[in-house]
Amino acid sequence: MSFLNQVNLKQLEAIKSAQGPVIVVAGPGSGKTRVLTYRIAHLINIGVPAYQVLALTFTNKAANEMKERITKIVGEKSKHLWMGTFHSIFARLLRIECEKIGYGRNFSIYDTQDSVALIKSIMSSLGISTQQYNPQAVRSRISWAKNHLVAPEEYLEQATDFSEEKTGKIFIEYRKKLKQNNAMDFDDLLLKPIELLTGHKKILESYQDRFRFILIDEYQDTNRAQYVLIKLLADKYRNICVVGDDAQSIYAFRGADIRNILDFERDYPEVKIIRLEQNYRSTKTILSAADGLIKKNIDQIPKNLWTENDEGGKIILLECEDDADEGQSIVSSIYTESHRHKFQFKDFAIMYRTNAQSRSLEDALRKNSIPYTIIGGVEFYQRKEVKDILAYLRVLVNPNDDECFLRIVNFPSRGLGDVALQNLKKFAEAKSPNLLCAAGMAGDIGGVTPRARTSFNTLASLFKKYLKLKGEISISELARALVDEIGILHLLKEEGTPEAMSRWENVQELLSAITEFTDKTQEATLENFLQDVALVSSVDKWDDKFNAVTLMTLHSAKGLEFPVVFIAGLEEGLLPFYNSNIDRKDLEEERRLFYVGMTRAMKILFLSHARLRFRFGELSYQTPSQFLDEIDETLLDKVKHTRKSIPADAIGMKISSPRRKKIKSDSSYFSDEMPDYESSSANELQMGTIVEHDVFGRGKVLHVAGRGDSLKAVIDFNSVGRKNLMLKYAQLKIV
DNA sequence: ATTAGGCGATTTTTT
DNA sequence: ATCGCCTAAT
Repeated sequence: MSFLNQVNLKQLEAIKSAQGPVIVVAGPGSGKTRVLTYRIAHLINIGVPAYQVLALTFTNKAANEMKERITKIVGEKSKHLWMGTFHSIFARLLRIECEKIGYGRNFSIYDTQDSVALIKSIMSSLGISTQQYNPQAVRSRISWAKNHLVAPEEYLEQATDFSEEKTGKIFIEYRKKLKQNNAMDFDDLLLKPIELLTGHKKILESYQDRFRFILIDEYQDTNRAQYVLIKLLADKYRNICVVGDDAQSIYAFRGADIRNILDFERDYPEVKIIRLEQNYRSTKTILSAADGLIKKNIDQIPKNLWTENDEGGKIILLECEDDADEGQSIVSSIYTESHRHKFQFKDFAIMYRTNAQSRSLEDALRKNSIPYTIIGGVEFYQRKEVKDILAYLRVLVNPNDDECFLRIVNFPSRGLGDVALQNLKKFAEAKSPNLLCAAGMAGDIGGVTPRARTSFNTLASLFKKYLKLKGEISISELARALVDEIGILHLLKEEGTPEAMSRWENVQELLSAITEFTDKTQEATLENFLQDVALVSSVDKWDDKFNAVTLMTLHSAKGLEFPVVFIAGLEEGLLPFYNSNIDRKDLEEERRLFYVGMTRAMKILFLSHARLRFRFGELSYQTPSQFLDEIDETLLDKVKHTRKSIPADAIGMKISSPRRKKIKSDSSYFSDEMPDYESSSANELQMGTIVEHDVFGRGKVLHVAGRGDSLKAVIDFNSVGRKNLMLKYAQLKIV
């Protein structure tokens, strides 16, 4: 067991305490992933069958990486290990068992957008104004209630004001509709297993016997429902190991509950507590600045973090004029550091509080031809055209899904409006199990125009045809045929605008994604594809092999590390974020969020703030974040940056003392002249060039045509074959 | 009855 | 960028 030589004593203890409950309090960079990986490998090595191990991680990406490492140590024995996020693991379990609680195995999974759409339609049928009551707010209240295991009736009973009462009524209807649509929202993926296990003793026992060893990563971010679920499963054998750090708890807004750590000690009094306090990631400077900051929080478990790493350089604070200037100054620093220390682009990460901040940063990176990737933001699978095509597929899988049906009933336009749909709904309520079925009986619906009648019938027979085809051809063929038949690509091409072309590309990309899934998945069913799509997180999709600067929110940064980290927008109102009064607890969560960001940095940490920034559509004056005052001054170097149109030396850079000389001597520190990085724009594409596409992977250029914005190339991709791409939209990298 | 097009408001963080 | 809401046109 040579791998056990590579850990310190505390880590070893955490790895080897196989029996009984264990809490590992793991500071940032303390080798927590290593502990989890080795712990599982150790379990398997001492003879525990892998199928008896259940490991819950925060992202699927982390799960896959850990699983790979485990397989390297123990080999094929790891095959039947269940490892993944709470949501994907329990979705998998529900696919097997959900019939026992009255759901069909083909149930749909609703994302937040789907839930809001359903809530909107419920509100309008209950005659509740969506102006007066924000459907998003209603959704988050309902979600809060579900995460805290409050049933709709109970919620309604406890309502203290008019608006809560309304929410309660919507909640009751919402639950009913979900069931009727054979659909579950994200919260249901945790609640329904609880319902299943508490209601069926035999099933509970079989899963308790199956999952004898349970591990949970990022335990500080689990909510009440997750806690109850795990308590049920672990109750018999009590071999449960949770790993977390209260200082990194940043998901209270979605129900993460600090009580889970405290109650753990109450529920398992025999618990063994192990602290991992040695940091292997960051420099002494970064660790000590972060540690000093987090000590301002009242709510915390005291820790004694330390590192044997180098002192490292000071933390650099870039003081900027506005958001564009902030971007420019970060880009300049990337340039300087990458030359000074031979960093690659992928060694840099830029983090921020809100997704909206990415725009000005992207502008600066693009202007200087620095390749970048964004984690999160407006996601591919959230794009309207993509969701529309997916909605067709979802109805094929689950014809009871009225919400999805409504999404596409008039897409592409079939001349069906509000009135026709009201009639259809009314008819369906009395005479049909779902809207699709009702559309097939259009002849019997009263008050509908002949045009609408025809449209309903055509749509119904389209689905009839593909429902039959579904069992006969592969899902990639099915999707392609369906997309052809509804003619969406054709329509977009005809439209011809840049927006339409980008939509056209997205539809193509979706088809390619389905093809790729078909090729590399053993059980390539539509059900499985849709489930994957519903449950991938933005971090899961991130390709860390790609040599590019990574942009992401501080929330997405959890669990990651980079040699150089920039945290942008350290301004009051933004970080800490507030729009109205925030209380101490909220402020402390913001502080933890900043702490998470700081502790992602291995070698160099940059912070930045701007004096002026566009917020909510107007230019506003920003004051530096109070958190900056909480960082030990001796660890900080302030660097003023001004508008790039003014040469830096003309106005005199103000740089606080000890580092001044060093920076001044480096004349290129604020240089606006960027070196010629290999441009990511495709102007120099020639036949035979090997390029890389975000989705299609590597390919060879066969032909180039057009000029300017309409420059196109035929590329033979290794994975998906020939594609004709508009270079303006296809982000190609020359390899 | 339905659709297209214009306009304004909206963005905290996410499975 | 997307959504809801308005108006004018069909």
